[in-house]
Amino acid sequence: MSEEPTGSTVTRRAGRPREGYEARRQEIVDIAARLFAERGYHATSLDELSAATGLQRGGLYHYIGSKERLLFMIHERFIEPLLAEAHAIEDRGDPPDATLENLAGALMRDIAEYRDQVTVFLHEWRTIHPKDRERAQAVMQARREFEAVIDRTLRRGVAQGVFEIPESRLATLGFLGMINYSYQWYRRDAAWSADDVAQAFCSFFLDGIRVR
Amino acid sequence: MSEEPTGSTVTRRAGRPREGYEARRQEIVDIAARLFAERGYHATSLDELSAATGLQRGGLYHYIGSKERLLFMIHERFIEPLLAEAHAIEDRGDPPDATLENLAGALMRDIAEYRDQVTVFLHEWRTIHPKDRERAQAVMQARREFEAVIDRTLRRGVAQGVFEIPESRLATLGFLGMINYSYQWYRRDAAWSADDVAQAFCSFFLDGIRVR
Amino acid sequence: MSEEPTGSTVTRRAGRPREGYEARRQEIVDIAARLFAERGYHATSLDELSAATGLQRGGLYHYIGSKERLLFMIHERFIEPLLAEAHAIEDRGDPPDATLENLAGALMRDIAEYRDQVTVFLHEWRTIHPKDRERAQAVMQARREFEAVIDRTLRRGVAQGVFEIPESRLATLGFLGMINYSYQWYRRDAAWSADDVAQAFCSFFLDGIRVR
Amino acid sequence: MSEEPTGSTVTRRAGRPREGYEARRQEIVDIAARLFAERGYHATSLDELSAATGLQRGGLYHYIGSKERLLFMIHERFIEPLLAEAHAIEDRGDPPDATLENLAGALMRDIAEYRDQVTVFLHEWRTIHPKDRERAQAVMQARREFEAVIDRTLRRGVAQGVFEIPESRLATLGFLGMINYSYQWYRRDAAWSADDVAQAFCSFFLDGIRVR
DNA sequence: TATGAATGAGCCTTCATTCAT
DNA sequence: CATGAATGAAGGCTCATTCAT
Repeated sequence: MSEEPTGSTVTRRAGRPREGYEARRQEIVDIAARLFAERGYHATSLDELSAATGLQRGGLYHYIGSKERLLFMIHERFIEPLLAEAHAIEDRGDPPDATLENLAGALMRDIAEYRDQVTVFLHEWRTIHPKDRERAQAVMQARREFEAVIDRTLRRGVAQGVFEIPESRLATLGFLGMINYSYQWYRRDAAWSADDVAQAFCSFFLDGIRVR
Repeated sequence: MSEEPTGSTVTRRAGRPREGYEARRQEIVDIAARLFAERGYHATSLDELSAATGLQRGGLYHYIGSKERLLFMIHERFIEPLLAEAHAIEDRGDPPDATLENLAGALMRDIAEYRDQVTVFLHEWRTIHPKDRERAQAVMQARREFEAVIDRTLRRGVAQGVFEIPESRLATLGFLGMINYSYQWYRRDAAWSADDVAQAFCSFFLDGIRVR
Repeated sequence: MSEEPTGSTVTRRAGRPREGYEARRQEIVDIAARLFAERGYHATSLDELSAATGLQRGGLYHYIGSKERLLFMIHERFIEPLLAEAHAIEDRGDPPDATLENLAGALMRDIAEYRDQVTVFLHEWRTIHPKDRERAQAVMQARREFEAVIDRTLRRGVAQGVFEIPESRLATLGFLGMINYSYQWYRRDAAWSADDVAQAFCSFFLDGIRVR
Repeated sequence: MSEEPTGSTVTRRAGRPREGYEARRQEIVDIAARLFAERGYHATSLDELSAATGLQRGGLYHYIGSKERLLFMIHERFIEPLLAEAHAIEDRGDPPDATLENLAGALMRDIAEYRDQVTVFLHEWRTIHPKDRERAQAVMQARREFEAVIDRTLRRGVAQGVFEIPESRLATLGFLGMINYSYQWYRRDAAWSADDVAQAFCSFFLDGIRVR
């Protein structure tokens, strides 16, 4: 319930401001993500967080500031690397179907790696309202940006005559939904790797829209 | 808990009879579903529920028994009609692709009609734990049963040489995910009806797995 | 729940240490005993307890854990010293009538000193049921143990030909009842000290059973 | 939980105002006494009473008026016959020790017969405060009157040279306590009848105070 | 008489957060 | 950095009681 934290008393001795601080913070954010994903944000108390991290209630506040700020930190954790990779893939200018396959892989790997964080995001982003709207907007913005990349790629495929899609917006929604919904069932110890899943899904979907 | 008492309608004496009780209960369950979907189960207080229903806190308990029982009632609301329709469709014995199209339509219409209830289910079913496990099992069972119908249909298609699927379980998950995820974005006032969406998704997906 | 944490007093860092915690808890338990004795356990709200202790409702829970645990703490308060003294008296091996006089004195002084606690015990021990049965058993066990000491002493007196008692169990019940019932009427500011009462009662009772 | 009440629909048909009413009321009061004795007044809800009597919440109120009025009815049930018998015994003018023996028998039989009611009285009489003080006073008055009878008898014995008592008030308290405390342990199915107990207690006590 | 839906106050408890140490 | 005692609002739920039927 409250084992002695890791650091030795020697290394702890004042001075350098955040040597291990940032790492510890990240670790706490990930633990919070796990608990929030398992039980929900509101159903997880700071006492449970305290027990899971080994820090006392008061000590936690040095790292998290407030419970709600944890939500932001959790969101940022998975959306930033995903967006970065999405833009890199798009910039490579591969053919549309290859680009989509790569995007599917990137998204699926992100979900697999940060499943807890994604779960929290999808279940709790409505929770933020109060006032920190600005910061919440950044997260929503990032989410929409990823969707836009998919959208552009699909339309590029149509323009190049590679895809044939009656309703491009629905294709985006279907494609994303197929993958995103995996946050509900994917397990790291499953028979398929994230890339296996992405490839299988792409083979269903791209064959369905590809011009023959 | 609420079966009709023994006496015939003749013996039934004073005290406004059950006439209306069941309707009122259903109405309350739907209001709860809306609030839970909007703000989350734990973030919705009984005070808010009381305000939304026009009943005092105490009066609510005539209908709900407990806050957690609301979760069950909400689940049952959308899963029972869906399952009934799914079995009816399967029993018709249409060709596999027609069956899948009909199942997609049924599921999509269910999500469109009971979007709040589905949202609550997908976000909160982990919440039930405590002891009503038995009743929770019934819900999980119903959910798995719907999945099994999809699964059987896909495999029937493969057996009949209509579909070509490397990994049948992944096809089920992709197909379901594509549609289920619509709980996150579908709006009743959207440009597409539930059937439009189901048809579009089927055209993507079935073309992708259909043997040519 | 409240054992001393591991570290030595040297390692113990900030946060006002346990120094005082135990004393405060005891004080709270005694205040609760007074209120419970005056108005009854169920009729005393935590608000009243909060007002009487000067702690806010939430703060109380640092010390009590739950309202029901207060019952245990109250019981332990008076039964442990009583039992300890009873065993010490018995071990002295005085003649049976002297032993009984000493036991009566010990019991009567305990009731006088912990009248509130005894009142709560006699009125509310049926209240504990739920699950903390184990702990409840310990209390019942202690109570029976005191009775057993009386019982043994009376039978020793009979065996030694000092007492003459037709029905030894009824003698125990009468002896104990006479003294125990004083929880209903004894006041610390009365004309008689606890020892006065014990002596008077013994003179009635022992003369009644003593062989002539 | 709610079996059909006893009366046939025929006898029930309007008219004669209280034919079975009073009997039913008494029955309800006794059931309430049992529940209050078992669990305490405050811990017993009207729902439990409703379940135990077979009447619905609303119907109960035709008989009881309010929960607190039940306390009065319970008290009156055992104190009135006791007091009547006590006065009858005193008026017979038997020798003091015979009178005491008879009083002990009357009290012990009353406790045995109305153990639940006595328990409720001893545990809950402080509960009545609010305003119905007048009616509560009547009960306290009756209780004191019984004590006074004992007191007078003991002093008569001393005056007649039959008893030798240093502190007459303590004798009364001891004598009464010995018997009254039996509400804590007496069971109707015990090896001893109420009269057995009364006789045994008198033999201890009267021998203790009798002049030799 | 009897019902049971409805009330609204009040109950025990938990919670996120603060702050002296 | 860290502790843990303390806060005070709010949470889910139960209660005695009323009243239209």
